[in-house]
Amino acid sequence: MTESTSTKPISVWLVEDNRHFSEAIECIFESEDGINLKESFRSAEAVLKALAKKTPPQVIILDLGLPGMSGIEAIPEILQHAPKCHVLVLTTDDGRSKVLAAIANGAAGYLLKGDDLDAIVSGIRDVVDGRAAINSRVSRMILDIFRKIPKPPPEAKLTSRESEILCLLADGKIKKEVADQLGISYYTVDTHVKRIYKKLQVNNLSGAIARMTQSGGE
Amino acid sequence: MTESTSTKPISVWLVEDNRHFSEAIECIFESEDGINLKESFRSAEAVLKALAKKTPPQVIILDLGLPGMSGIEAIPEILQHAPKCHVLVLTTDDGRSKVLAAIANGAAGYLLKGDDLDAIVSGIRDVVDGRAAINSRVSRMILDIFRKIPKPPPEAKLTSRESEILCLLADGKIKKEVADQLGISYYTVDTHVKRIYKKLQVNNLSGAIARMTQSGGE
DNA sequence: TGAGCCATCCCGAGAAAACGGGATGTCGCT
DNA sequence: AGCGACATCCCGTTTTCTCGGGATGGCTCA
Repeated sequence: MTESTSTKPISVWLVEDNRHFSEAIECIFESEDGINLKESFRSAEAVLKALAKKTPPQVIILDLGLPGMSGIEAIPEILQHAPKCHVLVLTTDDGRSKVLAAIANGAAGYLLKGDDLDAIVSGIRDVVDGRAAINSRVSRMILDIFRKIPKPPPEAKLTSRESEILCLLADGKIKKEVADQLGISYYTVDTHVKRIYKKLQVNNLSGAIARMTQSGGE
Repeated sequence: MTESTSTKPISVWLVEDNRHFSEAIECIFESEDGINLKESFRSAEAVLKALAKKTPPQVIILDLGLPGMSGIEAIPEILQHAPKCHVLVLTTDDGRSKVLAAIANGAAGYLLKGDDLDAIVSGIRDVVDGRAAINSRVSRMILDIFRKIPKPPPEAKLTSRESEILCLLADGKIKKEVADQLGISYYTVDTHVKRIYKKLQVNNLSGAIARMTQSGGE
C-alpha cells in the first residue's frame, strides 16, 4: 500500500495558465523525488498539440479555468490521445457541475488549489496506482449527489417477470413483440403491464419507464 | 481549512467486534489530543441501545462485518436516533455493493482497515467538518460507477421545446394534457413528438423516454 | 386445505398514439 | 430575397394501449 515511495519517478505534465501557481507547483515538484515534472503548459490547446508529438506522461495535472478550450473539454481529448494517462484535475472551482462533468469526462482525480501540497503529491501517486484522488469536500458533494439518485425506491417491488417485461417495453418494443419474444400471449403481457401500472401508480407506459429508469435502473 | 487541530476534542464511539483491532484503535486514539474515544461496542445492537440513553457522539466509527445486525443496516438506525452524528465506516470489505449500500444509507465516510492510522484520524476530522472521508481505492470505484450512469450521450440534440415536451410526457402525461399545459394544439405536440422519434431513432414514447432518461437525464 | 401470490390466457370498447401527409409563420443568417 | 431551422396547426387511417371485467393452474405457507 506504500510501495510507490521509492520506485521510479512518475512523469507529470502540468496545465495551468496562472503563472504564480504553476511556478509554485514546479518548485514543489523539484524537491520531490518521486515526481518528475517534464512539461508545463498554459492552455489545453498546447497540451493537446504536445500529446500528438511526444510520448504522454503518466499524469497530467489539469486546471479547469483555462483560456480558450476549457479543461473540462480537454479531458476527453487527452484521454483519446493517451488512454493510459491519468488526468488529475487541480482547480479552484468546486462547483457541482464542474465536478460532475470532469468525472464524467474521465478525470481520475479532482483536487482543489487550496489543498495541502502533500495532498497533491500523494494524489499523483494515488491516480497512477489506480486509485482516485478526490478532495474531501468534493467527495462529500459526490456522496450527497449519489444519495439522491437512488432515492425514491419506496415500495415498487416488481416481479422478475414484470421487470423483464418492462425492460423490453423500455427498449421501444410493443406488447405484441414482447409477447412473441417471451413466447407468451399478448394478453398475458397486457395483464402484467396492468399490474405494473398499479404497483408503480402510473397509468401509461411512459410513466412506468420513467419511474423504472430513475429508480431501479439497475 | 486546518482549523480543527487545536479545537475541543471530537467525541467518538467505536463499533468493532474484532478485539485486536478495536484495542489497536483505542490505543492510537488515546495518544491523539483531538480525539476523545468515549465508548467502544462489539455489535450494532449494543450501540443502538446506548444511543437511546446517552447523548450521541460526533462520530461513530463503524465496522460492517458485525455479528447480528450488520453495520449497513445499523447506519440508518443510528442516523435516525442521532441525525447530527457522522457515521464513519471502517471495514475490510471494499466490495461495490457494500460501499454503495453504506453511502446510500448515509455513511459520511468509508475507510479501510488497511489505511494508515493517520488517515483514520484525519478522516474523523473530515467528517465532523462536513467533508467526506473516503479511501482512495473506494473513491475510484465510486467514480467508475458514476461514469457509467450518464454514459451514452451520443448525438441526440433535441430542441428545448422538444425536450420540454418529452419531459412532460415522461411524467406520464398524455399528449392532450401536454398541449393544454403548454397552451398549444394537440397537433403541435404530435408533430413535435414525431420529430423527436426521428431524432432519437425510436418509434414510440417508451423508447424515447428510455433514451432520454439514460442519456440527458439532467 | 384454503389463502395469497404469481403467471398465464381471454374479451371488448374506447382512448390514445403512430404515421404520413400538407400547411403557415417567424427568425436569423447570407 | 431566400434558405433552413423551428414552432405552430390540421386531417384521416391504422395501430397500439388502457382498462374493465373473468378465468385457470401452480406454488408456498400456515
